[in-house]
Amino acid sequence: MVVVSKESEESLNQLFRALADGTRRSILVRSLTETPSVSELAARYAMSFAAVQKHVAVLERAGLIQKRANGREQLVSTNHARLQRAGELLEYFESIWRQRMTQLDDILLPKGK
Amino acid sequence: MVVVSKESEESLNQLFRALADGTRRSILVRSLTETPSVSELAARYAMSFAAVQKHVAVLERAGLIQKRANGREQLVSTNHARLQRAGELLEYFESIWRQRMTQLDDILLPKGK
DNA sequence: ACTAACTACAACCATATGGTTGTACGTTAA
DNA sequence: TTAACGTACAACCATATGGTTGTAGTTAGT
Repeated sequence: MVVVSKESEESLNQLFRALADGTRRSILVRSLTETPSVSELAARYAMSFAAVQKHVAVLERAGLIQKRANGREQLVSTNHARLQRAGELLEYFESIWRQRMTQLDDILLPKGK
Repeated sequence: MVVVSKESEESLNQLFRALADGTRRSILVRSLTETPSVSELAARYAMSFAAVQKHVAVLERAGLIQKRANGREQLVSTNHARLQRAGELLEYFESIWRQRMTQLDDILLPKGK
């Protein structure tokens, strides 16, 4: 069962918005297989450290990643559950779509009654 | 098999960006089960017709919906394939995650060798 | 104790976004 | 044919976004 629940619209907005940027998707993917520090991440992109730091902050606010202090470094890892949440909402849309298809089937291919 | 392909980053940005707004998600869901005109949609939201029209345009640019002229009306319907595309990318992320988990399993629970 | 590395954050800028109102134009109905 | 309807689009506004540079605080290494 797909739960739509009381999750705030704003929370979903942030979730999808965070995914709507190539640099952030790249950071997210990297953090799926590694646990890079912010500066290790920054070294990979052709932009300032501060810019990457902002992208990380957007992902963090969206709940897609979390940071863990390790000495002077901040290690970035993904929040898998949160990533799944985006997928669940899309699955919910899918289910609405399928329901419609089923209804059309009922009209075109009546079985009961 | 999840296809990442040559789809432009910008195209994916538009796709997720379009989903990052409550009004647009609502329009999308409505257009999954109905084929409303733009003005029918506009009547449902507490904003101007032009504002709704803009949201529809964003969804259309993202490829999530299409409009079909019917006399003076523009009927809106969803592009299911495009919606699936968003889900596929998330599944791709999932697969990377699972791969990592498998690798961890290999380390923690070696079977071969 | 110093210095370099890593991070945080403020200030600033250009552009994008989400909303508004107003105008114009094709289509339908009386 | 005229009036109302549905749409398109321009102009405008406030705020958000994505980037920059600069300053400052911690932590690590020598």
